[in-house]
Amino acid sequence: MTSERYNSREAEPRWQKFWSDKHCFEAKEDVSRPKYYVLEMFPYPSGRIHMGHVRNYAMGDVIARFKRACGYNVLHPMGWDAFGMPAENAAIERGVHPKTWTYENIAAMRSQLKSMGLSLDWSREIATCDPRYYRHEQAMFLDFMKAGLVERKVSLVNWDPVDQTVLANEQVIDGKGWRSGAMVEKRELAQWFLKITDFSQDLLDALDRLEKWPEKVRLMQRNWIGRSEGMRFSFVLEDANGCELADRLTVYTTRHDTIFGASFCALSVDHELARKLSETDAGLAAFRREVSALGTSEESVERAEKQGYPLGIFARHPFKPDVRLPLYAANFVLMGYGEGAVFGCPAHDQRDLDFARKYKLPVRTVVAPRGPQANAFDVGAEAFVDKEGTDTVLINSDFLNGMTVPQAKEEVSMRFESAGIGERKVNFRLRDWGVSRQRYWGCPVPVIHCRGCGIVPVPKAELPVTLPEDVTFDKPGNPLLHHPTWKNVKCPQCGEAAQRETDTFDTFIDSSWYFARFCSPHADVPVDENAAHYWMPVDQYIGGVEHAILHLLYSRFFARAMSMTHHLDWDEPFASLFTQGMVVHETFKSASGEWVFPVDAVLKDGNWMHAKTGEALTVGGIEKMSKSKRNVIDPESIIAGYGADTARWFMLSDSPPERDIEWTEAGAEGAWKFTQRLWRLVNEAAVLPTTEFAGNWGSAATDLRRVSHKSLVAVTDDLEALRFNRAIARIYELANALGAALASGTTSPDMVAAIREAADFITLMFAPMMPHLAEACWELLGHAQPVVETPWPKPIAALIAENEVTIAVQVNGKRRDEIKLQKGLARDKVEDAVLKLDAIKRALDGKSVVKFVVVPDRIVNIVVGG
RNA sequence: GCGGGCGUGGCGUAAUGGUAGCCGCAACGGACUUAAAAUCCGUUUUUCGCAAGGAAGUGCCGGUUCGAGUCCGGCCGCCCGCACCA
Repeated sequence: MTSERYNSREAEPRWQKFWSDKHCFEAKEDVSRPKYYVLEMFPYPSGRIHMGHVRNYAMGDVIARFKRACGYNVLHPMGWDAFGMPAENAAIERGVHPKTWTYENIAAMRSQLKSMGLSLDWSREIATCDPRYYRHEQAMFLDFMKAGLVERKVSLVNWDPVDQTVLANEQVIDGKGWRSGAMVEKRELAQWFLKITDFSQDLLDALDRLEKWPEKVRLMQRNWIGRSEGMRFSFVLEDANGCELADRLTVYTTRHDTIFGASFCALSVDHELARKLSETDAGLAAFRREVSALGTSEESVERAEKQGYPLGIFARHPFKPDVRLPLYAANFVLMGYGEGAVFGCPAHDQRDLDFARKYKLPVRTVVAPRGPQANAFDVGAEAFVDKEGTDTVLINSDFLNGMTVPQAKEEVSMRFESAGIGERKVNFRLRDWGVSRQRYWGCPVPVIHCRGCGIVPVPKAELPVTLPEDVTFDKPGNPLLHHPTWKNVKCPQCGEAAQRETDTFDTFIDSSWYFARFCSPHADVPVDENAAHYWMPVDQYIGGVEHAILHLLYSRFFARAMSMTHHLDWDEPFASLFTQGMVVHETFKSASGEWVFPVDAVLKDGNWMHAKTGEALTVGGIEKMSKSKRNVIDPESIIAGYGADTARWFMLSDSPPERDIEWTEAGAEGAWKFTQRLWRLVNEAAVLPTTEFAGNWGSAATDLRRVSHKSLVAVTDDLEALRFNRAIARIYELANALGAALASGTTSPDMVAAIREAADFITLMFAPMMPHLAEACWELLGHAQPVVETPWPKPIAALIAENEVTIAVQVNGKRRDEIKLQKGLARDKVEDAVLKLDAIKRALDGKSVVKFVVVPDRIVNIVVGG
């Protein structure tokens, strides 16, 4: 029997139009139904979708379609993270206006996404560069200001010299700008900050409750927030002659137990005291410049020796006033953490030890492994840093001798507190979020600088503050600053001439609340209360792990800030998070060392060569698809060639979704063949003659039905748990069973009914992955309702239940045979049956049974002696 | 340095502490065909054996258990994140 090939090129646009005309995926609030909000991280409109998008959105679509079939009211929206630097770079390089460039890209990518057949509610589409979106961002910023969540302060900031803008700490990776890759410099600028640190503790604590987040991501956030418990206390300072100075030196430590091991103090070159002294000390000024220039990248940290500059000042030991600790400015002390100053205890901190060895400072061991030799313990080249171990003991430490580390900490804390020179302090690594960017293509900060009134918020009635469109990119720096008129306004308070803030927001603000906006994308408030109450939180969020810290932490903060300002009644925006793996591909290099596109690489006689030049190619590693390595496959060409269903199917098969998946031509080909196979099977099933059937199932038909219903249960469980690769393996199994049943040629009424049922089931089961093919098959099978309106089938319990089970029989843990037995058979009957097996008799020959392990319906293990 | 993850056939992978390798890819053999493609059927962890049937096997070493890919301890290797955070 032959049938026509499935023509995806014809069928896919047809079904897409069908869904769209019926408004199948437009979500409406309906409190009578359970809701399900599935969201994939929205794309930056770079111009074209890539395979990573295909994988991400295919996964989200499977969940959306599956949940919809299961009866949920599903919200599955899409939008554009549309502000950002590439648009400005395009303007600089090609003279296109960022807005034009962005909207053209959006149009192109929207049509590409539509060609994937995603079940998206396009009526909710938003773009963050649309004033109808960012006006609400500006309004919320003003509310955040009122709530005390915004701060403007002059601070040392990370300055990206290439992008000519400030970067948040989170955007500095390895001392380099996350986008430009340029070495970041330190600059002092007045900046806007969002006070994410107000929520440090809560952001940390709530991680424990995010049970449906990957442990890895929670851990990364925990480390990033970086809570530590310690003490802040001050030293009295004196000059070289022993005269007490007016200044005190406040330090932060988590090892106050080691205070008797202190042999110096060190402060950051950016510390106030160091700055002050450098005004009169040229050597110090030079040292400060030198250290600042080095930066804090991994490389420079690794290479840089510990360096210090003696300040000629000494700190008095708090418990031994006659002990003087020399004070240094040092390159290894960070201004951004704690007090920017530390006391050095060389024996119990590696950095301090390196420093002490270099400057010949005393190394005094004060913590030792507990035991008779404790007092003789001495550190060598490596500091003894055991912190909480109870098998350690304090030595050489006056009143602390003999105590454990925790005891000593407690004792020192109490003495400091009663002496009034220090207090317990919890420190966080997390810094406030600097959100000012000196760029054009972003959301304007809605404030005005007035000479008389200072900082004046733009009145809400005047929002949005829109970007001017007549800007030029011929000069470096911020076009808003260069614009001849835009920034000139009247002060809303006093009416005098004033100036707009020309900084724009970090684009991570845009993506920190879009998920909430999707609940009511056309509302004239940022978020409609009822809509958000119904839809939030996002039930399933899917995206790349690269956003584990930045985007996900900012969004968690934003939800809290929005709750505080009554824009949202939910603190945690994403109930469940899934981080999918990357799409990787082989790399090819020519002899001249240039990367070659996979489409140009052809295999000839076992050797790779360039399709056009014939040059020999070497095969490199399998790496993440990237433009620079040219190992990219364009989804558009795949969809045009094989169809969207095939591309989606391949992205979901084989590899577990959290792991990387390698794109291979053979794999894509295999997926395509399977779509054709499904089409053929359904065709064959559909044309079987239907006859009257009284409901008397024969054993062959029942066997097939068992496979159908068991597959259904397995696929349902797998989709529920996002195990797409396993669901697909089960679908292959059912296809094999269906194929065998068709090949058998039986056309008895019961067999035909069983085959029809299997065809129905398999179609509904693969529908979330290959929705177009499913509709085509479903139509062919004679159903009036489309798949999108067909509920997920329900298994029949009797067909899943087994009355016979296959039990493995082991002797001493080694499998010797297996036996089919009635389910739930009594233990002694199992023993009797097992002992009758030939293989078991052989294995037991002449040996005595020591123990008979029977795990009901699973396994038997006979333990024998001698 | 700190933290986390992973290690299973030629490859991608699967396996509530209970028959290791489901499913797919690739390969090989066969059917159909003038031929090819497509399709269908079969074989495919290694090893001994004509076979029946054995033996070994989930990075390495040890432990717990009637039973370990799975749990515990120690190594080795790879990947990821953080990192002069006091």
